[in-house]
Amino acid sequence: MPYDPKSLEPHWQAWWAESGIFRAEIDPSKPKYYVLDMFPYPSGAGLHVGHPKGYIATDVLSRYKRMRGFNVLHPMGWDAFGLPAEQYAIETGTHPRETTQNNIANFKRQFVSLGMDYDWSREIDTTDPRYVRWTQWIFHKLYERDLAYLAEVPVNWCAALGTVLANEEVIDGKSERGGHPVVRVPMRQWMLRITAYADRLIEDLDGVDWPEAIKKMQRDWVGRSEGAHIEFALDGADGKIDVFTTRPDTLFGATYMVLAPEHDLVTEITTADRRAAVDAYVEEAARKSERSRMADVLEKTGVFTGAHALHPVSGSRIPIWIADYVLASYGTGAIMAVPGHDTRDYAFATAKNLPIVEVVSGGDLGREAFTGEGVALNSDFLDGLPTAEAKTRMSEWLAEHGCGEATVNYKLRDWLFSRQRYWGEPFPIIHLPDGSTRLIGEDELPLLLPELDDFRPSGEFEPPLGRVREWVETIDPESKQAVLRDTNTMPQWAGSCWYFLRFTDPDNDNEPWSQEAENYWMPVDLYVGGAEHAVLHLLYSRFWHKVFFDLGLVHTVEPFQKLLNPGMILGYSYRYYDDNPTDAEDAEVHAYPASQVRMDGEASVHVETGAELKARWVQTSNVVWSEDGSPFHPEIEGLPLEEVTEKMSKSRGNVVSPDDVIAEFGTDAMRLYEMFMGPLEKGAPWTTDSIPGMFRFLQRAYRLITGENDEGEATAPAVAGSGTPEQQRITATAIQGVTDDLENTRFNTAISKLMIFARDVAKSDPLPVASAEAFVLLLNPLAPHLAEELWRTLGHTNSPGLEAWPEADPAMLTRETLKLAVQVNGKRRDEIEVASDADEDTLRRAALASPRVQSHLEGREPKKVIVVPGRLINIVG
RNA sequence: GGUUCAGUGGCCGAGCGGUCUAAGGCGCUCGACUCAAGUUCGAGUCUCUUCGGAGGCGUGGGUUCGAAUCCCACCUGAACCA
Repeated sequence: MPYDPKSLEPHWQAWWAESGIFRAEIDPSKPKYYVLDMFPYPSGAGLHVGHPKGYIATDVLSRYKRMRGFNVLHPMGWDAFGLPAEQYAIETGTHPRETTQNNIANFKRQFVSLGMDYDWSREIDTTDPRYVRWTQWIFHKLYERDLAYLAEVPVNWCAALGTVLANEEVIDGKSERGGHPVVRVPMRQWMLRITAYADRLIEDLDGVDWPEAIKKMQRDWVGRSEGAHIEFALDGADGKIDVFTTRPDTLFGATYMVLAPEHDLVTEITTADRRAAVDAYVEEAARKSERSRMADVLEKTGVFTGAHALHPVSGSRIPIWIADYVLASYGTGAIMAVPGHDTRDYAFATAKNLPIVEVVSGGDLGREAFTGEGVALNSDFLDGLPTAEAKTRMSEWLAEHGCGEATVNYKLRDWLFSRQRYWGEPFPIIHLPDGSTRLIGEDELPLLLPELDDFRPSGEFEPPLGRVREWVETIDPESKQAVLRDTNTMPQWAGSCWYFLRFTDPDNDNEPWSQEAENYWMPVDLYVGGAEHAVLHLLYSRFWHKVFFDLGLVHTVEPFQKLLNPGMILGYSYRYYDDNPTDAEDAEVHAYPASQVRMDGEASVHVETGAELKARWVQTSNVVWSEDGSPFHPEIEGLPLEEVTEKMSKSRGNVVSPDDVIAEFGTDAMRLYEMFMGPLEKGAPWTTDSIPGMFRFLQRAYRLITGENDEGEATAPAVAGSGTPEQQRITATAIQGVTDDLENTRFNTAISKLMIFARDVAKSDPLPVASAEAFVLLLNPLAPHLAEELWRTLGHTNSPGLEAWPEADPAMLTRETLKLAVQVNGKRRDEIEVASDADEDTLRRAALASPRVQSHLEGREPKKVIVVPGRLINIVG
């Protein structure tokens, strides 16, 4: 029978499920290895070909580690709360639970068809009441430790999604999901005090094996900066303005102050004649997002409040402005502006004609702000001090005079933790008539969502839960008074903040996880997932994990020891443009190729007419190819398409489903191809062209081991013994190479080495059993279905995945004689064969004896002979 | 604008100071099997050459007995941040 993955793969997938060989149990006699994939949100679209890359990588490694004697935990689950199912519910009335369950079933089917060795007995669904219960229990702990609190804060309100978003979820003034506009409004919200862990979130990164880029992003996000608080008294009024600066040494350069438009003092200090201008400005600023406010460096806007502050040292009057480049939520929401030594202040001062004073030497203030270090000048008692000393001296002075002190500030702000949505964990909280809040009893957990027919938000700023009066209105069992439940739900991040711990003990109904399980399995040894989670999920879950550590619930300070980010697999998409940007139905539409389009800011316009155009994509499968291989539109004749590589998505029409690839070539070929594309961390566009090569290799492997010819007749089965010395050498080299590559997650070169083995091992002599067995074991992590099949062919009755990883015979890795290159003046001229232990003098004489060397020396005496043992001999003459 | 990477045969990618005469795959060429196809099998495949060699790894310099590999500059691209 020829190699037929279609029949062979489902058979072994079923056997894996039945035999339970991937079930993980605590076994103190073995070292453990916990490999984890970032669990997916089960979307309606299913997996595309880009998703499995990381999953395949962990699958290969978990199978490998198991063969190396580790007790492997490799679980999978579902991050199943989330917006898309709820959006779908709003549109169709289908309950999110139903959508979610269907999607999970589809995802699971796809994972099984990919041949994953997950321990499905540990499957987790974050929406499962048995899981929600413990997510809420964790909120209890956070609340008890004063790490969860309600606060009136300016939030990112997204009207289209009907919810507020965390800062991390807002990109360029738009929602990360869907790209909807976001505005800032003050609202009463649940906050988590992640800032209390700011220093530890930075420091503990040192002990963890993560890509430097991710560590850096986390450090930058926390944004620790050392500086000073300085208090400025108001002129002619009570009260003071508190500012934070990293450059207290430049205090004498402060020529004006700026408050954020949302700052509490704004209304109070604004003088009557400035009131109208200030109010108008405040209103305008509310419409802009933080990111755009910070990014608009060139357009510094702001207005004068009419009020003045007093310089803490000199006592001079300083005008107070408001401007949106100062953010209410960063620092104190107010700054002392030092235009001489801060780029943004310089731009603002220039625009508003405010004085610029030089207080640090070294720059040219006529041209630009000088932000570097230097020597203080025009600074009273600081004059002549270098920057570092001036900072310290000023901080001391401020402390002595009671108007400031050295302090540390963070960019990180507390985590906005409530959403005005239905499909999330309800807060286990009741609101008492006196306005206070209290946790519901632990015995009342889980607090489940009420059933709903209509999932729409209940109006502006009102969550859908607010409509379910019989759920919201309840009786406090303690005081017997009428109380209200909280109508917010937790964000999707809640479930993913601790799922890696639940995997260690998923069926525990007495506690979130047992100490025994946590002690044995944690930390995660290898965590694999996309770099896009660098500051969101990874920061949040580290924070929770540290809280668990403080509660004595976990024994390590960090949850994820090693992190790998697989590069994204992209898709080729094909686009053109048309002149109907508003999608008007009755418009007469003209189509244009990319060559007639130019970018005007964010918009695409026609090169000549300047008319606004909109990009349109053609489904990759519908693209028509010309003879020279260029893409054209299927219907509009002669319209060339532009090829772009982008993330795979429905809207781009460039999605490739693993289901289709598997149907055509089988899972093993697909797995091999994804691992062969290049280094795991590197992204690359998906091309189907190379998969037949993988299929060919698998066929070759199949024929090699079964001894079948093309007709499926067994003609050359493996022979007993370990074969010729050459075959032993080929086998040992393969074992050595593949092992080394897998240890370093170099799957592409490991596959290459297997190919070399399959090509060479039985070239001139029949395949020996020892080589055949070693090869099947090496193949097992990468192409497990075929390996199972071939292992049985070799007469075994169990799984190769349960066998010990083969060892290379060290004697076979060294040779008795070596071929050394002989160079003359650095150019390779000849090759000599010598004993591998020959001494330098022998090598030198052998090299000089070569006639080819002599002819290249043309009678000259060698000036120098360089002998590199085991490598070459270079004769300089 | 900043930070961090990276540029290798027609293409994807190995290589990270010396057996480089650039792994492996794709593609292409030629053979085999076949009535024919080919998710088949085998061989070949950087360029020039007076067949001795010579030149090639983004471009130009440098270090070295020796550079795809190290250093400098430039050019180009990518990712993340602003």
